[in-house]
Amino acid sequence: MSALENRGYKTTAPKKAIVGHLEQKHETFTTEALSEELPSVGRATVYRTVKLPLEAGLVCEVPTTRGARVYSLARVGHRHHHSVCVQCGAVGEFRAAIIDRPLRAIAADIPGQVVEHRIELYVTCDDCRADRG
Amino acid sequence: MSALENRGYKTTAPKKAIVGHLEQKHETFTTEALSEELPSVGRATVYRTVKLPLEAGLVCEVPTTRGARVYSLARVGHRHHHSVCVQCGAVGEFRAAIIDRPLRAIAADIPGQVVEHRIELYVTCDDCRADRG
DNA sequence: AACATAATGATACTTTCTATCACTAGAAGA
DNA sequence: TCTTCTAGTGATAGAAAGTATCATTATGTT
Repeated sequence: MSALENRGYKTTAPKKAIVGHLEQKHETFTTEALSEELPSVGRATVYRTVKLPLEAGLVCEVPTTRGARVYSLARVGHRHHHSVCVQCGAVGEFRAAIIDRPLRAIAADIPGQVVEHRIELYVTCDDCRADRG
Repeated sequence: MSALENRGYKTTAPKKAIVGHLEQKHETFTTEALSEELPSVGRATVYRTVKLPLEAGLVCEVPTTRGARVYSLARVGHRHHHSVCVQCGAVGEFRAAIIDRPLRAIAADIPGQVVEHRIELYVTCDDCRADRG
């Protein structure tokens, strides 16, 4: 909340509820989920209010290929990526510290300032390979 | 079109129109734009049909933060990844050959057989940085 | 040529998000 | 503390993007 004060916004009960709730978050979230978790706050207000920490840089929006917008807290730490089975959709996690260095080299080469990255590995998982024989 | 033949699809006029039009494309595009550029083909058919080259790997979907889905041609021998501005959604392309070796090391470590990978870089593009001052 | 079936396209619907607007409630000054 | 100005709220209607339905049409095979 403190990061949003002195930005010209009024400190209201809905804003306190939303920002306070955000601070408990450890994963990505959608606005719809946020709204369901905060029944005391109107949907429209939730949709409006998540944009304040977004503009303040406390929260970032995760690009996706479908469905609702996904946000995540901007604080860095415990970075992991996902593998997705192209047949059954099973999701796994992995860490990829060794690509950090080559990634920095790439980041230096492209225009703009890289703020985040994501690696997705599409796999045929062991179960699905077994099913195929 | 030839890449889509022998996949069990019937060769129809709408499919020829859509795929033929795609082959002229040099940049990213949205389904809606495609539909407007092909008034002779119904909207529903365009939305359905773009998924065929997507599944065939001729076209890939670009993760974005807002608006309509964005596709781009996946030109053969031209593997590329995308950078997306987290503020304005502008999409850029980059190549990342140097990442292939560390990625193979990661692939060897995780269960399942890796069939594909994707790297997304989230950036603040130069325009948006300029806007902020 | 006829047939079985995949494909089409009009339309209705779903989902996700935004605009509107009457009303409420911060916060600054009297 | 009271008043006043205005930003904020939330119900609701609407927009935007995509999907499902289904009667009709076209393809490719027999």
